Amino acid sequence: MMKRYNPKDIEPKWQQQWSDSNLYQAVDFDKKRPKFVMLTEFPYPSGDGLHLGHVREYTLGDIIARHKRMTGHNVLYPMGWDAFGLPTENYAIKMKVPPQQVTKNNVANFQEQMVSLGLSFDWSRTVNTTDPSYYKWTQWLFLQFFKAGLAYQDEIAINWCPKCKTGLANEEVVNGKHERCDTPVEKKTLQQWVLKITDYADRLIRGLETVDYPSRIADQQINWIGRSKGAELDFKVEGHEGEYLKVFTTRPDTLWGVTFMVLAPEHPLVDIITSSAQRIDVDEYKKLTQSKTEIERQNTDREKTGVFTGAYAINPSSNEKVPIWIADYVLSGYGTGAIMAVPAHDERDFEFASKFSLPIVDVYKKDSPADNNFGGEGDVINSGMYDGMRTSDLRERIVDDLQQKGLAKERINYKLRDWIFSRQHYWGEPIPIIHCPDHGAVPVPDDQLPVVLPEVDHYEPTDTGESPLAEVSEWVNTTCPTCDKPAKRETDTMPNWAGSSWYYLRYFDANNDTAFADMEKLKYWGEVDLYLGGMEHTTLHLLYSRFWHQFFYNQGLVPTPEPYKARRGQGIVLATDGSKMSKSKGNVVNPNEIIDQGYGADAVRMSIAFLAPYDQTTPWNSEGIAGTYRFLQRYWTLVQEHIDASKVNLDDSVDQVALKRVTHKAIKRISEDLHGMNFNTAVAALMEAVNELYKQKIELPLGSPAWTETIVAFTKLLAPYAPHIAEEIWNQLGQPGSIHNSEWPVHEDKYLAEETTRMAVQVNGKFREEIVVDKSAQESEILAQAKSADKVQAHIAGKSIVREIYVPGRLVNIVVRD
RNA sequence: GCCGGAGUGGCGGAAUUGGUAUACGCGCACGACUCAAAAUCGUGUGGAGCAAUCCUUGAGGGUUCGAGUCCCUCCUCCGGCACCA
Repeated sequence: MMKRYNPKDIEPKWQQQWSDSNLYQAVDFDKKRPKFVMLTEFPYPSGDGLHLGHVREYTLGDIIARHKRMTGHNVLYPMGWDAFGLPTENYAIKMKVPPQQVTKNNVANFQEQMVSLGLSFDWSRTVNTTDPSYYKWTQWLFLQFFKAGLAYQDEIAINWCPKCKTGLANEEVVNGKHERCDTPVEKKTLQQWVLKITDYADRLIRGLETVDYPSRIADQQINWIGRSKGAELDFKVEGHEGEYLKVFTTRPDTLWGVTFMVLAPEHPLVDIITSSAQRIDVDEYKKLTQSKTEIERQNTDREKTGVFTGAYAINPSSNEKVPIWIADYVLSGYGTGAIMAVPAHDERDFEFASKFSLPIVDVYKKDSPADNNFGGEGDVINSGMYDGMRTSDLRERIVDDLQQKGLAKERINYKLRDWIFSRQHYWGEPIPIIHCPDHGAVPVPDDQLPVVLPEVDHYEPTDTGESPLAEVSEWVNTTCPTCDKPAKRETDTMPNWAGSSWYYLRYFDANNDTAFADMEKLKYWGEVDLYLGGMEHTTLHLLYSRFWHQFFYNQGLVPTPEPYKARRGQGIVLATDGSKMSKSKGNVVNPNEIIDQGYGADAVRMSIAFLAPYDQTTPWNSEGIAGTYRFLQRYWTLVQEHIDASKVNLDDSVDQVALKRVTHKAIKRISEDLHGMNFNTAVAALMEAVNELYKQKIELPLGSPAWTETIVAFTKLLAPYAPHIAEEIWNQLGQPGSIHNSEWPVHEDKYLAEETTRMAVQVNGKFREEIVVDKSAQESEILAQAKSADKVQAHIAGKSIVREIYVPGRLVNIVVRD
């Protein structure tokens, strides 16, 4: 009696078996096999459980990991928990449970869901960023930045989320709103810990040339870093001896076109140079600027505003006197916070000059006068001795000339800002610093790490800009490690990007308590061979962790200059109607519900692989799951029929060429698709092959050893996608061990050859008929055969043949004329 | 505005990189099995036409024996950045 395909009978059984036998554990220092580190981003274990985005990422990673194991690699495919963060904290506040407990529950739930999907993670290497034995090393690594001068404190105006009551990094602000809660951010001046990522700006760009990232990811990072090459020019301020107004410009060649200067309202020189007559206006404008939100300030449609300071600057080249204004279209955080305004050749300056009736002087004739865009190159005019030069030549010349007078230097500017690292929240790693009245900020000595997050009664953020830890006086009050006098602990915590900036390194040596990881293990595993993750992390986690890693490399802490050899970003899974899945819309698809409906994990895995190319955003097809389930069932049925037949039919005298051809064709296609990460077409190829096998069984009865051979090979091809059914069939066929440790099949060209080929025949490039030609046929024979085909005859009769094109194995094109 | 990516049946998507457009799957229709339904199996399925045939890869032009694929001019959608001097 044939057994029906029921995933519930086989999936939990094999999951248990794999776990009991530690099937997926990676081996440190394995010299026999090449190593392969396969990484998918570790999740934030939310209370909602896994969503389809996770399933896509981890399943596709799992398919690669399983395939790599079968091709003889020592595969490290780990998983962990990025568990610090606001949602847990908010839940803890609401439900009055410790976040530690919430995290524990959520982690257990996530892990259970992952196991039920048949993901082959090596659970012996799990990391949890909230575990003191893990964040001990996050703190230790932070102190390396501090000791190297790359972590510093500064009183600066930062992005502040009034809802979450915390400071934010630039990367966390999207369109003027906090990316997590969509609240418009405000500016707030606070004493902050800052990491000097700008020191690595160039290095972060250059490093991209040494790694395999898709251009959309590399370009986005380059864009974000925003390198621009120009010059810093010094303008004297009239009546203020010794004060220089420094500006950054990419177009020093337009210097003679400067008709006014603009400072950001926050610029420190403003108070010094403002004339008494203008002081009231200036102060009022500064106040007005402060009251605006980031969204208001970023709105480029807004009319330009500004006020005159009453002061004048001297153009270092023309010695002309120009008025100094302040305006909020000049940003205090970029360049020097001041610009030279060239209204003739800059759109913003033009708008400003037009509004306030300031002069506009052209300093070059544009190459294409019809083109009224600002920018571009041309022949210089109105620039004294420089007239007649090309703008592109003057650009360097004028800087050289001024440099001799000490009034200019070449300068590179970046849009990238230093990384605001302080968070005024409870649920994060305490920053391991002690503030001593005599010694300032003193690092907590290594032997006192970790600085454990103290247990508190309430986790609510405060309005004061201080974290709730500030109220835990027995924790805050300590002694200075240097002088033993009373001192206070730093009460800010780290952002949730801290733990995730180095977690992959911990997988190489997850349980080490004397170092963040052993150097020999770091050297063995090296870098991450392939890292899958979301596109939304491109200028957040991915950039941050490259920065950390590059710093570690400079410090001799890691053996490789870059963390990730190759990166791929997967597309978002949308709801069936093409909208974004969200809890508020109630259109979130829960993967475990699909499994529980009876389709099973294998069908879910195949369905998600089949959906679309991995990097493409695509809607979830809730009915598509039936297709992959049907496919698995169809294959299962074929195998069961074969097993039943093999008990009576062992006749193997029949011709097997066709069977071998189907098998080897599938091996070739599916192996190639896996290398190219074309999971969707690989699944299509599996389906096509099974359709073929169904045709073959009519000619060649099931039950023979040739069929066993075919099914063994084909089941291996299926194993990365549908690991449970593959293991079950493997077992039923009496094969030794686990299929997931078996050897991936290799195709042989000799089985692919066919005696005949189909060729298309075109007339004037238009398809007319397909002919079947003998493999050994010569060009002349094929052309003759093509011309004699009925449909072809109908189109060439009575016309003269001008040309005959013959593409071996593909087509014939007859070009005719009336 | 700048930087990426994409437009192919009713739907998700294929197309050996310039060579038979619509593979594979979903859906739909018809048939078989069934008292019936589901499941399963089989057949069909881009559009127009009885047919021969014609049309069809966002629009228009070009190169070519031949274009979904290459070039030019547009349009639309998605992602990122955005008063960055």
